[in-house]
Amino acid sequence: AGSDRLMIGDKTLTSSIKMTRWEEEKYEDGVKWKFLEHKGPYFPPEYQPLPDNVHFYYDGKKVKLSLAAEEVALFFAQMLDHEYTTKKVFRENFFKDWRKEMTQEERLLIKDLDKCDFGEMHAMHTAKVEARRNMSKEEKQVGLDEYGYCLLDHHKERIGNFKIEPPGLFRGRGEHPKQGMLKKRIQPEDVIINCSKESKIPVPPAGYHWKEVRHDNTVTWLASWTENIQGSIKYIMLNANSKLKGEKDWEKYEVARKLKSCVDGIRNQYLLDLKSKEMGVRQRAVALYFIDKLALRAGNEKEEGETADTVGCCSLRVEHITLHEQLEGSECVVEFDFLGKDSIRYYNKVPVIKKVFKNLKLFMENKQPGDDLFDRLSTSLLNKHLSSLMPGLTAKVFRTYNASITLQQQLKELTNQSDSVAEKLLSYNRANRAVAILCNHQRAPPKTFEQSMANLQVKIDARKEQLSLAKTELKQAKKEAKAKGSSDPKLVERKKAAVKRCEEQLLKMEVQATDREENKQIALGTSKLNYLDPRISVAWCKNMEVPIEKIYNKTQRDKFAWAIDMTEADFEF
DNA sequence: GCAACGACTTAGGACGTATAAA
DNA sequence: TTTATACGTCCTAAGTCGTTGC
Repeated sequence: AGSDRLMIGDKTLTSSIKMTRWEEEKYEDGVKWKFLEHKGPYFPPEYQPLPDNVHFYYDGKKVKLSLAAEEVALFFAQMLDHEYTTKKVFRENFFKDWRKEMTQEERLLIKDLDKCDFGEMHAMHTAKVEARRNMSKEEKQVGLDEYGYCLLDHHKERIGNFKIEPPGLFRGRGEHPKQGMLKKRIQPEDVIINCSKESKIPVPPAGYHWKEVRHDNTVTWLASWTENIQGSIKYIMLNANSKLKGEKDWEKYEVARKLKSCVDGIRNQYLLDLKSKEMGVRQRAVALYFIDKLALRAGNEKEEGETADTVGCCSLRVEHITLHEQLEGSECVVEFDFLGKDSIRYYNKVPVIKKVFKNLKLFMENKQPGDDLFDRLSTSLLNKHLSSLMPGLTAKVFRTYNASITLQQQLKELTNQSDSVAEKLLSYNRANRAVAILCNHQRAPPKTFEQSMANLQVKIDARKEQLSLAKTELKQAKKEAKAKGSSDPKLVERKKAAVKRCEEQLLKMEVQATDREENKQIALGTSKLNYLDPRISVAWCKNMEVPIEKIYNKTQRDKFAWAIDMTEADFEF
């Protein structure tokens, strides 16, 4: 890798992660940095009151709202295009929180959301979006130069999220009980700053103070605040291309590789545990079987009513599985149907071994649909067990391990040295896709999907026709050349080339169509970014003579710089 | 022993921009 | 050059898992 240097003041700094940085000093245990300096977070602009020509109406009458109530009303007006503003829970939560921001007088007047007319406010917002669209790229990336970077142990590092989250209405995923609630504006008084004692301390916006300035080098965040919807802490942290994140990523994959070396033993163990006298041990074994075979998430318990009703392995309920002694020609089939992280549906019919099937029947005996399937098991119990089998082993390591090993196997199976680059890339995508399916990484099919597939098919048909025409012309040219010698000696050559070009283009389009169809509801990005050891991909590129740019874009190459730097063609996960 | 907390990774969608096709 | 589609970035919610504090 070429050296990438930056001048800050009179100091030369090495930017982002480079191999040289991986050989630098080791810190004491738990220490993440020795020097950290930054400017503090960027705050979104304050609320600007409505212009005089924009009004809010209640029950047909013009009403001038107080500033606080007006700001919240505008949040709702901005979202009017979205379907969720019609949802009961959303509207009720919003209205309740909105009324909290109103004056006594307003509360007395405004009692029914259905009588509110946000039309002018909505139109104003639409115009603002349009105006913003016309701004230049530079105008839009407000604050990046000033707030987007920090200095960490002599390296200038990009900050991942340097902006304080703006206020608005909370929209969780799925059927979230808190959707529509007011997400409050964060003030400097809410924000804790973390930096070096000896660094320049960030200056709060004029007239404000920080909640606290601390100097904790055992954590990686630069600033934090508590969010009012769930009461959880939000952080300002470094970009994925930073040394801190890169090292952690590398560690993650090293743990997964360690699992590779002992996974056989662990599998034998949980297969034995299926027969244990202790119910808790059996449940643990079945859960582990699912986590290993199906790449399920651990499934921590969640506070009821605080979040959407979603589950992972340990929190599965009886209602989420159906047992079939026989199904579609297989025996002992478990049918899974539940909502996982982000309320993404997991639906799968899986043949399992007899012992697992028997145990599941046992676990479900005398239970209601809403009861826990694994009533003697929790994620902390499971992880305690796992860490006793291998240091650093937790449930999520199985996901990483199975994802990466699957990619490696699939690449080996699907690609040939002699394939064209396009074919190799299709194979890579297919291997990637196998992982995404395993991990259940879904996406909503693109809105224009059906149309765009049809368009592509039309083009393919047209090209086919063109090809047959080109072939006819070639034949004709050959015939003529034979019959009367050649008036144009190059004609046959040219026609040949035309046929070849046509065939290539057709192949390319057909490959594209296949790829797109197979990818309709599958998101490849998540596994690529979080589960696949990048060294597998780098080594594959080297072996297959595929440029790394074909599989990783600039951001991804930055994030995986460590892998690109260190990986040889013979790397094995 | 366990609930709550804190820090961190993982996640899909919205939106904006680049690129290819027409 | 215009338009459709693909690609890339940003955003922040929603998980995991170790630690803390009672």
